[in-house]
Amino acid sequence: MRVNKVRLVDVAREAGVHAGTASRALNPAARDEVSPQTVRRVERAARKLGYVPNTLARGLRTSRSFVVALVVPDITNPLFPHIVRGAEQVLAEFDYTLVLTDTNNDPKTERSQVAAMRARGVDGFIVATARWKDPVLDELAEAEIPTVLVNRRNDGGRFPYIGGDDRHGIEMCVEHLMQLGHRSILHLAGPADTSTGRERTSAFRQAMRARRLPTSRAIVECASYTEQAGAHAVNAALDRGADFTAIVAANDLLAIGAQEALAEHGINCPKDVSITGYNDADFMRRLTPAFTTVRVPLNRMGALAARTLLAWLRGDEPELSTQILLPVELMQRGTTASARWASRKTTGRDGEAPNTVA
Amino acid sequence: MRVNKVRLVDVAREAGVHAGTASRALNPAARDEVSPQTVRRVERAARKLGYVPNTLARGLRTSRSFVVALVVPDITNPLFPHIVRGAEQVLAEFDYTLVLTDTNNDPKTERSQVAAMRARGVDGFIVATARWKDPVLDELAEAEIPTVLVNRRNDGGRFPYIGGDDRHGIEMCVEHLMQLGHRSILHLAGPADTSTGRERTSAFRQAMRARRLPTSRAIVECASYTEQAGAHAVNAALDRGADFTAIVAANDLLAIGAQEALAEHGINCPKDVSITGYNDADFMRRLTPAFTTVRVPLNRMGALAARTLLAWLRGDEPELSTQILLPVELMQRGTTASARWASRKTTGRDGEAPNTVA
DNA sequence: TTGAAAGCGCTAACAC
DNA sequence: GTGTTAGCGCTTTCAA
Repeated sequence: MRVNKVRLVDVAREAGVHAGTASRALNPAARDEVSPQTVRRVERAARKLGYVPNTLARGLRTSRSFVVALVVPDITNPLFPHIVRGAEQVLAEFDYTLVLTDTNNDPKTERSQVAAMRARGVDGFIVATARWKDPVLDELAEAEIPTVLVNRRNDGGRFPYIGGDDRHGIEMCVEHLMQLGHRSILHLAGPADTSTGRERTSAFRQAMRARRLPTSRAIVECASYTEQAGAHAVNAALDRGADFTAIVAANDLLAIGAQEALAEHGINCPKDVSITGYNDADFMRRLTPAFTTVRVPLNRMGALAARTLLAWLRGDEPELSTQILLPVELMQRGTTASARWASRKTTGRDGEAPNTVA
Repeated sequence: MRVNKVRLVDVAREAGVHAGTASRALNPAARDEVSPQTVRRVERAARKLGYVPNTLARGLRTSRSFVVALVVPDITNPLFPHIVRGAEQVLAEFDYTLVLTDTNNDPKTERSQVAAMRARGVDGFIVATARWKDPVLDELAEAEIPTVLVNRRNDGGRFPYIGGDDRHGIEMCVEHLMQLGHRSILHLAGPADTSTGRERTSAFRQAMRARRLPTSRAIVECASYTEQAGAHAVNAALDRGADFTAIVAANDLLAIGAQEALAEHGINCPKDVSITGYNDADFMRRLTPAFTTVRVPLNRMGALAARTLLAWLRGDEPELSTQILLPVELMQRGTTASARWASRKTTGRDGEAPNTVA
């Protein structure tokens, strides 16, 4: 598409000035180098002709595109639309444009898409796909391209990162379950190649230890953040006769998968086993029973990531290791209930086997 | 960000040829104007220097940006991520970039964002925000900018449109409910400034008439596609003593809102009133009871919209009124059940008031 | 304060 | 086949 028929020269001619002058008159930063009446004449001419500046040409000249790329693993994962939206609103406010890249969870796609965005001359990246070891991020760091991480971070810590306070979130889950009387708590851990998986698992361990609760055999790693993985993990735990009255899942989908797998074994949630999720996806509160889960301020995370990047692009180089953890909130709902089974076992009232859910 | 340090001239120098030659060697469409060994030399040089073409500069020269803008009203509405994803996958496949604009349901934002995208020189638009009377679309048509409508269309019909077969979808709902014995069916209509609202309402009327079911006072318009609007509409219907045993909602959120409003009146779904939704958002099948709703192939709609636009950009001007309606599918689930109340009333077994739900 | 002129990196028409 | 040249629309020195 032809960007526009009317160019700056046309405006200049209409206003009876040189293109350079028109440019200055229209550029807020240079407007004061031009006489007020000239500014007015140029502005009138621009309006009259319906002038729209050609951002490409400007970008070519200034090597700034006013475009920011946002890389997500899967936009249909209910987590990301909120992040995208938060970011987009801030970017639009500052006249930046958002290009969205959905990598479909595929590192190859991610690499090629990031390369394509670089060729496009995007000014910076907001990356929500960080893996723990992430060569793509290493390249971005190498090339010194302004990049901000959101939701997940990578190992090196070479980029600013905006996330939720996972440690606190998980601790609240454990505390909540303990208050309800649970002692045997299973953790459905997220993938070890994501910071969220690692961080939440570590937080779980720490929270359990701090409360003198057992952690051995209390953690099952899930290969991905999907219902299938959650169901699979629970089945594996049951198969090996694991002993739990509650589950802390590393994310909502794992929690749902877990609940469904338990249901297939005739184990009711929350009557027999309590479950907590993580993220508070939109639909979690609508399920029956509604899920107890941790609300993460996704919109604010996206917005803050955008602000951080924008500040960087404006020249405020960030502290090498700005790591912002936004506060999270426990949403108490129907999937957690007091641990009848657990207390039964603890008091040893009867000779029942320790596997409370088999 | 400086797009790249190494330019085409650098590659050309390295390969010992002129920039123009290097350009041809690297351009698939012009490669055969160049001797094979030159092509090889240039390619090697490019690889050696890590050359990445500057898309901006190319775009400035060719007035094609290989960028497509996708305009959505609200990315957190579970409808749109699937459309976005379908479109993005196709666009990426053809080396196009997607810029996403979330208008926040605000026509003003939409207008300014579309203008910004135009200034950016996007090659075309995919618009998912169409209102029935839509000045922004009129401008796009006026400027002859390749634009494809998805999900909703506007009045004029000046653009290709990819949507679901709403008429058939609604008819399936009505038929399904009738099979279950329902005679008094209320329609929660979508906003009249959307084609989906109008189309589904018209389809509802037609389906009811064709079955000789009453349509007077059977339609309540909702101001927006939100739960609140759905609840409000149901309350209004109850207040005026409306007579229904089933509801056909114009979309899932309206259906949920309706169910919640009914529940507050002590009316159970599906025992007392059956409800159908529309779109089959991800979480609809998880609710308790799971919602009977119409599945729309959102991903395919997005993908097809992208393909249609791409074909246009490649020069295949579309038929002025390509209107593609993809087949939809009724997902029968727990929110619809046989009409006990309705039959009770029909048989007049007791003297109960005609308002079956009060 | 304004005009002139150069050039961002690339491609395409034209020449050789 | 390859080099030359002009120019996409804009910004920004440098002069005047």
